[in-house]
Amino acid sequence: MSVFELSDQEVQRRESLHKLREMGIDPYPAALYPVTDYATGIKENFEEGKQVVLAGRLMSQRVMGKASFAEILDSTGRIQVYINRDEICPGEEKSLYNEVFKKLLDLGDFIGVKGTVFKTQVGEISVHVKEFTLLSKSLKPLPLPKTDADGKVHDAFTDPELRYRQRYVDLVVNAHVKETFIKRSKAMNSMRQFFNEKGYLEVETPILQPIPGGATARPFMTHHNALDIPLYLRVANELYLKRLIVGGFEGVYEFAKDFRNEGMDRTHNPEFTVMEIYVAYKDYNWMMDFTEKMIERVAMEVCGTTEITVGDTTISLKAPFARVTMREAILHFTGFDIHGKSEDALHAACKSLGIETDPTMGKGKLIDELFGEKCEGNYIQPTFITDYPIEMSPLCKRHRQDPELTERFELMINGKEIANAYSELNDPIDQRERFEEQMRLSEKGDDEAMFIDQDFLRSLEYGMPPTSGMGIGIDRLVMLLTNNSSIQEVLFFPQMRPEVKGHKLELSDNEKMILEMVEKDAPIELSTLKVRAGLSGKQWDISIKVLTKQGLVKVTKEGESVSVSIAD
RNA sequence: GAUUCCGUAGCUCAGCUGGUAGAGCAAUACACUUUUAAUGUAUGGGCCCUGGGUUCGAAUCCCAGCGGGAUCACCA
Repeated sequence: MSVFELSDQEVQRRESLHKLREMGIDPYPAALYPVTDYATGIKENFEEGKQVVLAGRLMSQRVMGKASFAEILDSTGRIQVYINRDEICPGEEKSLYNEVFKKLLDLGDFIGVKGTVFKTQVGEISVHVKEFTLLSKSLKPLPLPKTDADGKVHDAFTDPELRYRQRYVDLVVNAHVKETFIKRSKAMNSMRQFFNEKGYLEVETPILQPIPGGATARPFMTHHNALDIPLYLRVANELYLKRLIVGGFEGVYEFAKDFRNEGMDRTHNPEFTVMEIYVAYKDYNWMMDFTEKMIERVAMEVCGTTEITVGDTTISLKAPFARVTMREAILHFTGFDIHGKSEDALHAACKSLGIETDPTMGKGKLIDELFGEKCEGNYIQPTFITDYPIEMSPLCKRHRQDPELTERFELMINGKEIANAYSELNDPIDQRERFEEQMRLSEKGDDEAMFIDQDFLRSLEYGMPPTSGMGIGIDRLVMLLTNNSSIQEVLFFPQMRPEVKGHKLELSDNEKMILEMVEKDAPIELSTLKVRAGLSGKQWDISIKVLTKQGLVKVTKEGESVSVSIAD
């Protein structure tokens, strides 16, 4: 479909629009509409005869001569309305019903309705309309899924491409999609409340950063014209939140959009949402308690239960969660004990377990591979994996009992990482050394190692209290809570390849050539023209179709002879 | 990036071993004053994703491309 061409139904809707204007009805009125009630509210608190005013989209129309039923969809759901011709049009003039309601309104139009609540003979709560107003005309037909008596949905709007590209349509037509996003908002509000009750402060930190720190990922790069410097979209906000702890806040959190210039799939979108929280004078043990309580509460408030269903499995989000050290986890699933092992020994272990390695991998990366390949997917029920090797955690405090390890945990649910937390490294000298170690790794070829943020180090030198920080992937948490297996389903507007624009309207060379021949010798025998054009069957076919379609030439048949002429 | 499936009416989908496209819903017209996947009758609506090839003839077969899904790989 070209952008320039309108479908049959679109043309008809535009004609209806004109007719409405001719009748003196403004299809896009400016005045507010005094809504008093909503579909769901009316149905939940049925009151026979109650006066109501509501507004929404017209989603179905069942016209039965002088009376009609229709359905209106508002932000809360659908409700049926009943319209009677002689009540809408008490006098001789019946055009408001016969013309406007029956013909000029289309499915998808916004209308407002005043009337009284009643129950039909079949017992459906409906609104008996005394007055209706067109609030906004819809010029494109919506897809119209229907649900039958058995609750089966027909003609569902399911094509993922269309659903993601035109989310507005998806939301109108698929009630469960709306539900997912309401849950998403509830989950974030629930967390916000949990933090605010404890006196922590919601903050905002820069998205445009001169040094993309706090995580190792490829950043999106941009440029600031006035300063003439490169800037990066943040890959994390960790280093800024810690600066705020240095500044004296005791607890800060941010719901942050982060950006990573990497692949896209069902669990990765280039922009995604992370909640990070930092609390002074706490450690990672405290943070585990805090995290499990938070998750339990969010589940209760969003789903009304801590037993959630993900695919075929049931997951219990009731605190407390299991706690397993990384060493135990790897030992359990591979029989290999990483404790005190050299880099060579780890390489050998990976190899014997069928994990590919390369020489740029240090100890941290190798252990990460072992865990990622052999363990991670097994933790379906929520489990804190603790005590990560120091090489893979450059911002995390050294473990109080083992200098090879860090005080870090990741929360695994359904085999995937949901949250990540540390006792934050606040020793500025140690931190500098860790950054330098990262630089060495990066020189070795690991292009994900971090830049050194000198200003962050300076802030630590002023002194940061012992602090624990935690980050949680909001998109993935919402996927869990709403039983969705792809991130696109929990983002309103997931990243998509740009849509290709409509077909060109200019004629091709072949079409121009044929047109010239017709202009010269019209009317001309079709078979003669075909031979003269000298095109392959397919090219001929396409060209003549385009020409007739665009109304440039006309094919007329008289008995046996078919001739082509210029259309008038 | 690899493998694989898909792209046909506004929507959901048929279309066989090649012979100028079908259904339901939606639309248009008429009938119908409590229906609910309303109903009945009639009608209109298609660059069959794009480009090339094979063929007398391609929605159908072949090649290339574009877009999307799924699985895998990559990605803290």
